Amino acid sequence: MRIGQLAQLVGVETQTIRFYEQQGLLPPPDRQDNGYRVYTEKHGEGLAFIRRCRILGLSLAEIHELQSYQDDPHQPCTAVNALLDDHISHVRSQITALQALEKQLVSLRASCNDEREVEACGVLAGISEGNMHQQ
Amino acid sequence: MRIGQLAQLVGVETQTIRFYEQQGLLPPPDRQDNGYRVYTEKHGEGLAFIRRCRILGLSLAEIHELQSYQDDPHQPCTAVNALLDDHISHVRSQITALQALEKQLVSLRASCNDEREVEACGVLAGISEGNMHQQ
DNA sequence: TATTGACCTTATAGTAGCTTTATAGTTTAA
DNA sequence: TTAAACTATAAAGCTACTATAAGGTCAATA
Ligand SMILES: [Zn+2]
Ligand SMILES: [Zn+2]
Ligand SMILES: [Zn+2]
Ligand SMILES: [Zn+2]
Repeated sequence: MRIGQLAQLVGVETQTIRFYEQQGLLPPPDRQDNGYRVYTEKHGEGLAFIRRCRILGLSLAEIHELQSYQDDPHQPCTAVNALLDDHISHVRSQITALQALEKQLVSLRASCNDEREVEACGVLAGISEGNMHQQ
Repeated sequence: MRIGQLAQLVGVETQTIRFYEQQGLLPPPDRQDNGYRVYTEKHGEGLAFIRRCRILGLSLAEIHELQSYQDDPHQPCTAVNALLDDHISHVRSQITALQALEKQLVSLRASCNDEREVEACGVLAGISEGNMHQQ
């Protein structure tokens, strides 16, 4: 299997596959005489794992960490679960921050209608005056 | 006022100020004979405006756009309000995406307790099996 | 006077996770 | 045979800074 086929199979670009290899997330495949990469099913599974982790918002560093746990299958999985817990709390704090931000933006937006000149724009005035409650 | 004083006044690093100048967000100040930048109150206001925009999550491009509106104060402020509306809906879609993600992560986490080996970890299995409902 | 320390200058590289571009070699189909 | 489609490497671009390097300037101190 060449890189293009693998890319199509998993739904990524070929450059992304080379990038993961370069980052040490995907083991370097064998090469043909012409230098073309040759992939196995294992690579496909590894790549799909990476992609699913990315969809879950895990960073490449976190994925790398998960992989290191997989290499040691008889350890307790405490660290895996902890990694996920950390990630969940990270996502939650992002949500909280964005919700606070939304509230601020909405109240800023409410301070203007569409009938004014820029000079008198409530939005611009609101930003310039700086009476912002920064969390 | 030199760059260090301005930085302390507004609460940013000196490099950030030079960066904004380089990006065209802050007008180039006059220089002393020795090359040191000399800032006025106007610069302080401009810099504070940029920082408040950043706190609101606006990108440098969006800030640049706002500045261009400010340069033309007798236009209607429709574009300003529209920019904010766009930004709000952007923030909202981020929140929605993160909430969906959180749900997914929590259910993944629930598929494991801390008493297993990595081999049998419900989290890793859940990712590997790939039965993920992508949004 | 010499030298320390705090400040300023520019230029360059690093961060995350790719994507894009440039340049070139290889395979395959018409 | 030639062109399309594929592969390779290396390097730059993206965002919004942050950090580092190597050096010039200035005031105060020893
Ligand atoms: Zn995380
Ligand atoms: Zn307005
Ligand atoms: Zn925006
Ligand atoms: Zn587990």
